Amino acid sequence: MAELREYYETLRDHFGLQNWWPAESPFEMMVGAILTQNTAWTGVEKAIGNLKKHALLDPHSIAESDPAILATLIRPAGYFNQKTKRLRSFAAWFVSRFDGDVQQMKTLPLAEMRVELLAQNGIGPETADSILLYALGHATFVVDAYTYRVLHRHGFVAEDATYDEMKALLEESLPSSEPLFNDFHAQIVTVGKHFCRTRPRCDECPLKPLLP
DNA sequence: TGCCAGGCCGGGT
DNA sequence: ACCCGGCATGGC
Repeated sequence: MAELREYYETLRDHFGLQNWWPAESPFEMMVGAILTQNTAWTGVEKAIGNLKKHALLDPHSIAESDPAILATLIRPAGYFNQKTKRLRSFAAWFVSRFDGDVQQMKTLPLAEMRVELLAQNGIGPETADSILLYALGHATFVVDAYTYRVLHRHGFVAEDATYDEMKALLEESLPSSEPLFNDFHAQIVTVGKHFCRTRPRCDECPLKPLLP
């Protein structure tokens, strides 16, 4: 079986460096991480656009926003009632705990920050790790549905693999490098969107030569 | 037209 | 400690 490093290099050579996350600011990244939960990214883009258009894309504005208005704006991202509550509580926590300042968040060690993030309602393992990696620049690997499909498809993990199991495999198989974890996860999402969805198109996948 | 998308929570076993 | 239903819009 090929090494994970080969998979990464094959993907990077095929798609080029991805330079994620697609956001103009760390706070926009964190909002996007919540909005994209089990939802297509196209809807998230519309929701983010609506927030920008109404000058709501900052922690204080969201924390103090009218829930009914916020819900209307993020409607294209689905689950808008849940996500309205999650965005408002997250923004309020971000303001009260870190004064709405990402630089203050960065002063906490990775492990402590992860525990605090997971304690927030609506922040699970993937959202927490996404924020740690893409908003705060910590070397932590993000596992998602695409990661599972790719790893399982290529025989790296069993069908019942857990989040923590896949995260540990990746972090133990690769040098602990923030730029590497950043781009590798981005590459997995890119290849996943094109070739490794629920209905896969493995014939045209650039990873095909590495199939077991 | 039904199936699916870059999860997470809360209640039940 | 797992398992499962619920959450919702929009694209194909």
